Amino acid sequence: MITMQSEKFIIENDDYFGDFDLRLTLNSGQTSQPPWLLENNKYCEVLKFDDTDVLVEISQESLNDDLIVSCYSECDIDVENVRKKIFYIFDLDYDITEVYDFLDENKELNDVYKFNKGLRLFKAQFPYECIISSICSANNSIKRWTKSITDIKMAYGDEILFNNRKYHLFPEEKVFLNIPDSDDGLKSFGVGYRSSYMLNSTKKIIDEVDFHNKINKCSYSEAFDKIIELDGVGPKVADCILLYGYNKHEAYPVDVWINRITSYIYFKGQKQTNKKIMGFAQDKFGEYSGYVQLYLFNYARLSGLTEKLKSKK
DNA sequence: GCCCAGGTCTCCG
DNA sequence: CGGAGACCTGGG
Repeated sequence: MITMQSEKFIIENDDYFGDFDLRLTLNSGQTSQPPWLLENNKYCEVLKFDDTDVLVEISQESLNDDLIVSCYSECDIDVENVRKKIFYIFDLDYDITEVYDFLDENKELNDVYKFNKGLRLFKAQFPYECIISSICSANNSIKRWTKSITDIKMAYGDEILFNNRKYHLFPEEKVFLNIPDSDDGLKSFGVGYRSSYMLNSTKKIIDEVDFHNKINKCSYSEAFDKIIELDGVGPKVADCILLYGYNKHEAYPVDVWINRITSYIYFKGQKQTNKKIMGFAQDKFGEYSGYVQLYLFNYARLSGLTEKLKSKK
Protein backbone atom coordinates (compact mmCIF):
# COMPACT_ATOMS: atom_id res chain seq x y z
CA MET A 1 0.00 0.00 0.00
CA ILE A 2 1.49 3.26 -1.13
CA THR A 3 0.58 6.35 0.83
CA MET A 4 -0.07 9.46 -1.15
CA GLN A 5 1.15 12.88 -0.17
CA SER A 6 -1.24 15.67 -0.95
CA GLU A 7 -1.12 19.45 -1.08
CA LYS A 8 -3.62 22.13 -1.92
CA PHE A 9 -3.21 25.74 -2.95
CA ILE A 10 -5.03 28.55 -4.68
CA ILE A 11 -4.12 30.84 -7.55
CA GLU A 12 -5.99 34.11 -7.39
CA ASN A 13 -6.72 36.54 -10.19
CA ASP A 14 -4.38 39.03 -8.51
CA ASP A 15 -1.50 36.58 -8.92
CA TYR A 16 -1.33 37.18 -12.67
CA PHE A 17 -1.99 39.99 -15.15
CA GLY A 18 -5.15 39.97 -17.26
CA ASP A 19 -7.90 37.39 -17.62
CA PHE A 20 -7.92 33.63 -17.43
CA ASP A 21 -10.63 31.08 -18.22
CA LEU A 22 -9.43 27.53 -17.63
CA ARG A 23 -12.23 25.75 -19.46
CA LEU A 24 -12.06 27.96 -22.53
CA THR A 25 -8.28 27.60 -22.69
CA LEU A 26 -8.28 23.82 -22.36
CA ASN A 27 -10.96 23.33 -24.99
CA SER A 28 -9.68 25.71 -27.64
CA GLY A 29 -8.06 22.96 -29.70
CA GLN A 30 -4.46 24.10 -29.37
CA THR A 31 -2.13 21.40 -30.67
CA SER A 32 0.10 21.21 -27.62
CA GLN A 33 -1.79 18.24 -26.19
CA PRO A 34 -5.36 16.97 -25.75
CA PRO A 35 -7.49 18.79 -23.15
CA TRP A 36 -6.91 17.63 -19.61
CA LEU A 37 -9.19 14.92 -18.29
CA LEU A 38 -12.36 16.32 -16.71
CA GLU A 39 -13.57 14.57 -13.57
CA ASN A 40 -16.03 15.91 -10.99
CA ASN A 41 -15.67 19.37 -12.42
CA LYS A 42 -11.88 19.24 -11.99
CA TYR A 43 -9.29 19.10 -14.74
CA CYS A 44 -6.65 16.44 -14.10
CA GLU A 45 -3.18 15.86 -15.50
CA VAL A 46 0.12 14.34 -14.41
CA LEU A 47 3.03 16.77 -14.26
CA LYS A 48 6.59 15.53 -14.26
CA PHE A 49 9.28 16.88 -11.97
CA ASP A 50 12.91 15.90 -11.46
CA ASP A 51 12.19 13.88 -8.35
CA THR A 52 8.59 12.76 -8.82
CA ASP A 53 5.40 12.77 -10.89
CA VAL A 54 2.49 14.72 -9.47
CA LEU A 55 -1.19 14.34 -10.25
CA VAL A 56 -2.72 17.80 -10.43
CA GLU A 57 -6.42 18.63 -10.25
CA ILE A 58 -7.57 22.15 -11.01
CA SER A 59 -11.02 23.66 -10.78
CA GLN A 60 -12.32 27.12 -11.59
CA GLU A 61 -15.95 28.21 -11.43
CA SER A 62 -15.74 30.73 -14.21
CA LEU A 63 -13.62 33.49 -15.73
CA ASN A 64 -11.04 34.94 -13.32
CA ASP A 65 -12.33 33.00 -10.32
CA ASP A 66 -9.82 31.34 -7.99
CA LEU A 67 -8.00 28.32 -9.36
CA ILE A 68 -8.20 25.61 -6.75
CA VAL A 69 -5.29 23.26 -7.17
CA SER A 70 -4.92 19.86 -5.51
CA CYS A 71 -1.78 17.76 -5.99
CA TYR A 72 -1.02 14.14 -5.18
CA SER A 73 2.23 12.22 -5.28
CA GLU A 74 4.03 9.27 -3.76
CA CYS A 75 6.84 11.62 -2.75
CA ASP A 76 6.99 15.00 -1.08
CA ILE A 77 5.52 17.72 -3.23
CA ASP A 78 7.29 20.99 -3.89
CA VAL A 79 4.26 23.23 -4.15
CA GLU A 80 6.23 26.13 -5.53
CA ASN A 81 7.46 24.02 -8.46
CA VAL A 82 3.95 22.80 -9.24
CA ARG A 83 2.73 26.35 -9.18
CA LYS A 84 5.50 27.46 -11.53
CA LYS A 85 4.70 24.70 -14.00
CA ILE A 86 1.01 25.56 -14.01
CA PHE A 87 1.88 29.20 -14.62
CA TYR A 88 4.04 28.20 -17.56
CA ILE A 89 1.51 25.82 -19.13
CA PHE A 90 -1.31 28.37 -19.08
CA ASP A 91 0.98 31.29 -19.81
CA LEU A 92 0.01 32.97 -16.54
CA ASP A 93 3.55 34.29 -16.12
CA TYR A 94 3.04 36.44 -19.22
CA ASP A 95 1.64 39.93 -18.88
CA ILE A 96 -1.16 39.46 -21.38
CA THR A 97 -2.42 43.01 -20.93
CA GLU A 98 0.20 43.86 -23.56
CA VAL A 99 -1.88 41.84 -25.99
CA TYR A 100 -5.05 43.66 -24.93
CA ASP A 101 -3.35 47.00 -25.58
CA PHE A 102 -2.14 45.81 -28.95
CA LEU A 103 -5.66 44.76 -29.95
CA ASP A 104 -6.98 48.15 -28.84
CA GLU A 105 -4.40 49.99 -30.90
CA ASN A 106 -5.33 48.12 -34.09
CA LYS A 107 -8.80 49.06 -35.26
CA GLU A 108 -9.22 45.89 -37.34
CA LEU A 109 -8.82 43.88 -34.15
CA ASN A 110 -10.93 45.96 -31.76
CA ASP A 111 -13.81 43.46 -31.62
CA VAL A 112 -11.69 40.37 -31.38
CA TYR A 113 -11.18 40.16 -27.63
CA LYS A 114 -14.89 40.12 -26.84
CA PHE A 115 -15.04 36.54 -28.06
CA ASN A 116 -11.85 35.43 -26.32
CA LYS A 117 -12.15 36.60 -22.75
CA GLY A 118 -9.75 34.60 -20.60
CA LEU A 119 -8.29 32.56 -23.45
CA ARG A 120 -4.55 31.96 -23.07
CA LEU A 121 -1.90 29.79 -24.61
CA PHE A 122 -2.14 26.16 -23.53
CA LYS A 123 1.44 24.98 -23.66
CA ALA A 124 2.85 21.48 -23.45
CA GLN A 125 4.88 20.70 -20.35
CA PHE A 126 7.43 19.10 -22.69
CA PRO A 127 8.07 20.23 -26.26
CA TYR A 128 8.25 16.65 -27.56
CA GLU A 129 4.62 16.00 -26.68
CA CYS A 130 3.66 19.07 -28.66
CA ILE A 131 5.76 17.99 -31.64
CA ILE A 132 3.98 14.65 -31.89
CA SER A 133 0.55 16.17 -31.25
CA SER A 134 1.11 18.83 -33.89
CA ILE A 135 2.33 16.33 -36.48
CA CYS A 136 -0.73 14.25 -35.69
CA SER A 137 -3.05 17.23 -36.14
CA ALA A 138 -2.10 17.87 -39.77
CA ASN A 139 -4.89 17.15 -42.25
CA ASN A 140 -6.81 15.67 -39.36
CA SER A 141 -9.74 16.56 -37.13
CA ILE A 142 -9.33 17.80 -33.56
CA LYS A 143 -11.45 14.95 -32.30
CA ARG A 144 -9.38 12.31 -34.03
CA TRP A 145 -5.88 13.57 -33.20
CA THR A 146 -6.75 14.12 -29.54
CA LYS A 147 -8.04 10.56 -29.31
CA SER A 148 -4.89 9.19 -30.93
CA ILE A 149 -2.62 11.09 -28.56
CA THR A 150 -4.69 10.17 -25.50
CA ASP A 151 -4.59 6.47 -26.43
CA ILE A 152 -0.83 6.57 -27.05
CA LYS A 153 -0.33 8.09 -23.61
CA MET A 154 -2.42 5.36 -21.99
CA ALA A 155 -0.52 2.62 -23.76
CA TYR A 156 3.06 3.85 -23.42
CA GLY A 157 3.30 6.70 -20.90
CA ASP A 158 4.43 6.47 -17.27
CA GLU A 159 1.41 6.14 -15.06
CA ILE A 160 0.37 7.40 -11.68
CA LEU A 161 -2.35 5.63 -9.74
CA PHE A 162 -4.79 7.60 -7.66
CA ASN A 163 -8.23 6.70 -6.28
CA ASN A 164 -8.07 3.48 -8.24
CA ARG A 165 -7.64 5.39 -11.46
CA LYS A 166 -4.66 5.52 -13.79
CA TYR A 167 -3.28 8.76 -15.19
CA HIS A 168 -0.55 8.93 -17.80
CA LEU A 169 2.27 11.14 -18.96
CA PHE A 170 3.21 11.35 -22.62
CA PRO A 171 5.99 8.80 -23.35
CA GLU A 172 9.57 10.01 -23.72
CA GLU A 173 11.34 9.94 -27.07
CA LYS A 174 13.21 6.68 -26.45
CA VAL A 175 10.05 4.84 -25.43
CA PHE A 176 8.13 6.22 -28.39
CA LEU A 177 10.82 5.15 -30.84
CA ASN A 178 10.30 1.52 -29.79
CA ILE A 179 6.69 1.51 -30.98
CA PRO A 180 6.67 -0.50 -34.21
CA ASP A 181 5.58 1.28 -37.39
CA SER A 182 2.90 -1.28 -38.17
CA ASP A 183 -0.84 -1.83 -38.23
CA ASP A 184 -0.79 -3.39 -34.78
CA GLY A 185 1.76 -0.83 -33.55
CA LEU A 186 1.61 2.94 -33.92
CA LYS A 187 -0.97 2.75 -36.69
CA SER A 188 -3.42 1.01 -34.37
CA PHE A 189 -3.92 4.43 -32.77
CA GLY A 190 -5.46 5.81 -35.93
CA VAL A 191 -2.61 8.09 -36.95
CA GLY A 192 -2.48 6.66 -40.48
CA TYR A 193 0.41 7.72 -42.69
CA ARG A 194 1.62 10.11 -39.98
CA SER A 195 3.14 7.21 -38.06
CA SER A 196 6.36 7.27 -40.07
CA TYR A 197 6.52 11.07 -39.75
CA MET A 198 6.31 10.71 -35.96
CA LEU A 199 8.93 8.00 -35.76
CA ASN A 200 11.38 9.63 -38.18
CA SER A 201 11.08 12.95 -36.37
CA THR A 202 11.59 11.23 -33.03
CA LYS A 203 14.78 9.66 -34.33
CA LYS A 204 16.08 13.01 -35.56
CA ILE A 205 15.37 14.57 -32.17
CA ILE A 206 17.18 11.80 -30.29
CA ASP A 207 20.13 11.88 -32.69
CA GLU A 208 20.74 15.58 -32.18
CA VAL A 209 22.30 16.24 -28.79
CA ASP A 210 20.33 18.63 -26.65
CA PHE A 211 17.75 19.23 -29.37
CA HIS A 212 15.14 20.98 -27.22
CA ASN A 213 17.58 23.26 -25.44
CA LYS A 214 19.02 24.37 -28.75
CA ILE A 215 15.59 25.30 -30.06
CA ASN A 216 14.84 27.09 -26.83
CA LYS A 217 17.92 29.26 -27.20
CA CYS A 218 17.29 30.04 -30.87
CA SER A 219 15.46 33.10 -32.06
CA TYR A 220 12.04 32.45 -33.57
CA SER A 221 13.24 32.41 -37.17
CA GLU A 222 16.30 30.26 -36.44
CA ALA A 223 14.11 27.83 -34.53
CA PHE A 224 11.63 27.75 -37.42
CA ASP A 225 14.35 26.74 -39.89
CA LYS A 226 15.46 23.92 -37.62
CA ILE A 227 12.07 22.56 -36.62
CA ILE A 228 10.73 22.47 -40.17
CA GLU A 229 13.45 19.92 -41.00
CA LEU A 230 11.51 17.32 -39.03
CA ASP A 231 9.37 14.82 -40.93
CA GLY A 232 5.73 15.76 -41.35
CA VAL A 233 6.49 19.29 -40.22
CA GLY A 234 5.58 22.03 -42.70
CA PRO A 235 5.15 25.75 -42.01
CA LYS A 236 1.87 25.44 -40.16
CA VAL A 237 2.91 22.61 -37.87
CA ALA A 238 6.30 24.24 -37.29
CA ASP A 239 4.63 27.39 -36.02
CA CYS A 240 2.31 25.38 -33.78
CA ILE A 241 5.30 23.60 -32.28
CA LEU A 242 7.18 26.83 -31.70
CA LEU A 243 4.17 28.53 -30.13
CA TYR A 244 2.74 25.74 -27.96
CA GLY A 245 5.89 23.70 -27.44
CA TYR A 246 8.62 26.31 -27.09
CA ASN A 247 6.69 29.39 -26.03
CA LYS A 248 7.73 31.49 -29.02
CA HIS A 249 4.98 34.08 -29.23
CA GLU A 250 6.05 35.35 -32.67
CA ALA A 251 4.75 32.19 -34.34
CA TYR A 252 1.60 32.63 -36.46
CA PRO A 253 0.39 29.18 -37.55
CA VAL A 254 -1.42 29.63 -40.86
CA ASP A 255 -4.02 27.02 -41.66
CA VAL A 256 -6.91 27.35 -44.11
CA TRP A 257 -9.00 29.29 -41.61
CA ILE A 258 -6.33 31.72 -40.54
CA ASN A 259 -5.55 32.32 -44.19
CA ARG A 260 -9.20 33.10 -44.93
CA ILE A 261 -9.67 35.27 -41.86
CA THR A 262 -6.47 37.25 -42.34
CA SER A 263 -7.21 37.71 -46.03
CA TYR A 264 -10.73 38.83 -45.15
CA ILE A 265 -9.62 41.43 -42.63
CA TYR A 266 -6.48 42.79 -44.25
CA PHE A 267 -6.63 41.95 -47.97
CA LYS A 268 -10.23 42.76 -48.87
CA GLY A 269 -11.09 39.08 -48.93
CA GLN A 270 -8.63 38.26 -51.68
CA LYS A 271 -6.92 35.00 -50.92
CA GLN A 272 -3.19 35.28 -50.25
CA THR A 273 -0.56 32.55 -50.21
CA ASN A 274 0.26 31.17 -46.77
CA LYS A 275 3.76 32.51 -47.12
CA LYS A 276 2.46 36.00 -47.75
CA ILE A 277 0.22 35.77 -44.68
CA MET A 278 3.13 34.63 -42.53
CA GLY A 279 5.31 37.53 -43.61
CA PHE A 280 2.46 39.93 -43.07
CA ALA A 281 1.96 38.65 -39.51
CA GLN A 282 5.61 39.15 -38.65
CA ASP A 283 5.50 42.75 -39.85
CA LYS A 284 2.11 43.65 -38.47
CA PHE A 285 1.78 41.59 -35.28
CA GLY A 286 5.38 40.80 -34.33
CA GLU A 287 5.65 39.36 -30.83
CA TYR A 288 1.84 39.30 -30.55
CA SER A 289 1.37 37.04 -33.58
CA GLY A 290 0.69 33.92 -31.53
CA TYR A 291 -2.12 35.50 -29.57
CA VAL A 292 -3.59 37.24 -32.59
CA GLN A 293 -3.72 33.88 -34.35
CA LEU A 294 -5.27 32.15 -31.35
CA TYR A 295 -7.88 34.86 -30.94
CA LEU A 296 -8.69 35.24 -34.61
CA PHE A 297 -9.31 31.54 -35.01
CA ASN A 298 -11.61 31.42 -32.02
CA TYR A 299 -13.25 34.73 -32.94
CA ALA A 300 -14.05 33.47 -36.40
CA ARG A 301 -15.65 30.33 -35.05
CA LEU A 302 -17.74 32.06 -32.38
CA SER A 303 -18.76 35.11 -34.38
CA GLY A 304 -20.05 33.06 -37.28
CA LEU A 305 -17.36 34.38 -39.57
CA THR A 306 -16.25 30.90 -40.58
CA GLU A 307 -19.59 30.19 -42.21
CA LYS A 308 -19.38 33.44 -44.10
CA LEU A 309 -15.84 32.71 -45.30
CA LYS A 310 -16.59 29.09 -46.12
CA SER A 311 -19.03 30.02 -48.85
CA LYS A 312 -16.52 31.99 -50.89
CA LYS A 313 -13.68 29.56 -50.85
C1' DG B 1 -19.92 6.11 -51.97
C1' DC B 2 -18.16 10.88 -51.44
C1' DC B 3 -16.40 14.68 -48.89
C1' DC B 4 -13.94 16.72 -45.31
C1' DA B 5 -10.70 17.33 -41.46
C1' DG B 6 -6.59 23.58 -38.11
C1' DG B 7 -1.38 20.06 -44.10
C1' DT B 8 2.73 17.84 -45.90
C1' DC B 9 5.24 15.68 -49.50
C1' DT B 10 6.41 15.11 -54.13
C1' DC B 11 6.52 16.35 -58.73
C1' DC B 12 6.39 19.78 -62.39
C1' DG B 13 6.38 24.23 -65.01
C1' DC C 1 8.57 29.73 -55.63
C1' DG C 2 3.43 28.32 -56.58
C1' DG C 3 -0.06 24.98 -58.12
C1' DA C 4 -1.90 20.06 -58.43
C1' DG C 5 -2.65 15.35 -56.54
C1' DA C 6 -2.23 11.76 -53.37
C1' DC C 7 -2.76 10.53 -48.69
C1' DC C 8 -4.61 7.19 -43.46
C1' DT C 9 -8.97 7.27 -41.27
C1' DG C 10 -13.48 8.05 -38.97
C1' DG C 11 -17.71 10.63 -39.13
C1' DG C 12 -21.48 13.00 -41.58
